[in-house]
Amino acid sequence: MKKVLSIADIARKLNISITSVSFILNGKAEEKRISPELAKRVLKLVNDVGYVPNQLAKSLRTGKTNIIGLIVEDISNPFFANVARLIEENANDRGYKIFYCSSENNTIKTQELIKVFRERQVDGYIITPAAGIEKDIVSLLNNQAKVVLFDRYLPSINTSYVIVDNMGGSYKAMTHLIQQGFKNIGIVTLKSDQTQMQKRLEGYTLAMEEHGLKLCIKKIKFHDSTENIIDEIKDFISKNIKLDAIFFATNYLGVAGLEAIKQLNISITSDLGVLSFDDHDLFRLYSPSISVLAQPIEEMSENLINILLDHLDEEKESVKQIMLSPKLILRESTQR
Amino acid sequence: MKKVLSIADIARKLNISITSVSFILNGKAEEKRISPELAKRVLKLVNDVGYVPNQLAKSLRTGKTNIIGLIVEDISNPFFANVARLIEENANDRGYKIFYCSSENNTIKTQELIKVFRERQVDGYIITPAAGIEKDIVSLLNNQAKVVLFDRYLPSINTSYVIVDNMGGSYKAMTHLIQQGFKNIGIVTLKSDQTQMQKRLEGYTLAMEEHGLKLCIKKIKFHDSTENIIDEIKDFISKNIKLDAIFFATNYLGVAGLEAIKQLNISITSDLGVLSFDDHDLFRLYSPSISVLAQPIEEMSENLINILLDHLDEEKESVKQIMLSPKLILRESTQR
DNA sequence: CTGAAAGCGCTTACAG
DNA sequence: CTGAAAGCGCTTACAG
Repeated sequence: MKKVLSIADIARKLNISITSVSFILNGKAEEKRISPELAKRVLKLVNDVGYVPNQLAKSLRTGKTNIIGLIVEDISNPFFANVARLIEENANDRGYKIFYCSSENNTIKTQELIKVFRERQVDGYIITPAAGIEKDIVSLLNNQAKVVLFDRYLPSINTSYVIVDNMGGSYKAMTHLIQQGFKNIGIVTLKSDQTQMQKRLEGYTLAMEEHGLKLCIKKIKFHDSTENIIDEIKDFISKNIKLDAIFFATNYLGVAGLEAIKQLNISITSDLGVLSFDDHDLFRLYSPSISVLAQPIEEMSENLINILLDHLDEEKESVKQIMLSPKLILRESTQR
Repeated sequence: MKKVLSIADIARKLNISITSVSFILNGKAEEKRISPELAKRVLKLVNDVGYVPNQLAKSLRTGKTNIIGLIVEDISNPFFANVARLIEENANDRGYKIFYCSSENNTIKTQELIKVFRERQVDGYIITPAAGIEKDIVSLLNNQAKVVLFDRYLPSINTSYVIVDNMGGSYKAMTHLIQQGFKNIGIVTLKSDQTQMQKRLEGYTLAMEEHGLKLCIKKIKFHDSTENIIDEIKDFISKNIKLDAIFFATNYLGVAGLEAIKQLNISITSDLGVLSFDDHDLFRLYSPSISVLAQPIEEMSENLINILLDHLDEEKESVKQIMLSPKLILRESTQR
């Protein structure tokens, strides 16, 4: 087993002090007035023997890991996968690595992940909070941890977050459907008290009530299997034969919804208008193409990283709460 | 700023030694014959003050981080996102966390990521190797690092890997197309010397030549924009008017292909059969639904984790190379 | 049954 | 210009 070299080994080989090696490796040679010749010799040896600094030791000593803990609901969901990818890119550019896990929107799992992140001494946290996680977030904040929430927030806690205007977006989308002449518009959403789902429902409700239209709401259990979701949606459509349009409150409900509609042999647009929250390859390419409320993924990711890094830089406790506008993309599925 | 408590603080508060606290925290109270009363008192205090062990210090001391470094090509690609999700789940169940990044199939970026992982002292590596990364993988292996490759491998290096039978799968898919009566079958693939793309092309070529059919090959530049890929495919289809079927060699080429076909107003199946490598929501739900060669994602993930953990356990250098069969899922797009 | 002490690989204040 | 030494928070061999 080839022994891994340490700074001490390098110093010994060159008969100089550990201090000098450390200074040189950290680019402080000039500042510390180490002779350029020595610096060159050290760097050459380091390169030749393939010395790799031990970041654990470094972090233990400096108290900084340059790691950001990212907890998303589900990395296999394209929305979160895309956000994660962009956060990773942005973070890398600024010298941070992402440590990152799926919470499955499960409280216990989120608690465990937060604990793991704390143990690993991450510098900051970006979290899509599961329900019931307030206590743990408060505990983080009490320990001066830097936290930014996204996708949804916790109304009882004054934290930084980046969300979209779920209510305004849904309202705008419903208004569009109504203007297109749809009257019996249903919403398929999740049984969830989380802010993002609540606000989407509120936007729907507000628009419908303003136009004196009847609400038609289907709530799907959160962790249901794809098969069950499809069955539930089929059931919902079958039992509400007057429905002329459906708003799906999140991407995978929309995907399941298209499958349900296909199985029922219903024709989108002529029989049923369709609009979904979140964009997706499927919605763009489906025939007919599906109108969506797309989340501004780039903007979200940039804001998340910027806010978190600002928090890491500053001592003062400034809270930044950003609400971005989702973009209504009109396609064939809502054209009457 | 609330000070973070250490084991020493806990010991001091209870007027006992650091050693005892450490033993108790690590569940060695009984083994070390520490009185249950003391153990209970320690655990209670730890719980009350919210002590969190510093994993950095622990890892530095023990030489074990319980972190696996995972380098995928692109986490926003559903194939990799799904594999990553499953690897994460499996790893978590077995006490490991995943540290994980996208390489964009870029050699330099992969090298940097490997370096970062080394610095962080990850226990093992799961990597989709970019081209030209041989030297770095060899260097890892020389340092006794535990490495498993996936999706593609490096023929010149004897490492463990998990791949699918790209050649056999493509051959089977082509044979199916030919049996359905398609004769002028084109393949849209990437300009790439990597094993996975080469083998898919070989499977296509072999099947076509065995049946005396003419090859029709389009290679797309690897990092091209979606728009360009669509244009290239449109161009390819337009210039080869005799084409009666297309095989897309990877998921995002298939997605772009559907878009190209849609823009050209060509009818899938009647004008053109379509089959793609990798499954995707879009392929399942598209009208007509698209036949695919699906990769066995669960099996891959399980094998990856199992092999890596085996390597971590054992001293001896056993290399495990697994080739799984992709599954041909026949849908409407290839039915004549 | 319990504790003092060395050491993992770094950084950096201090001394010369 | 350079070096010896303390200390980050742990684990564990050794001693009693």
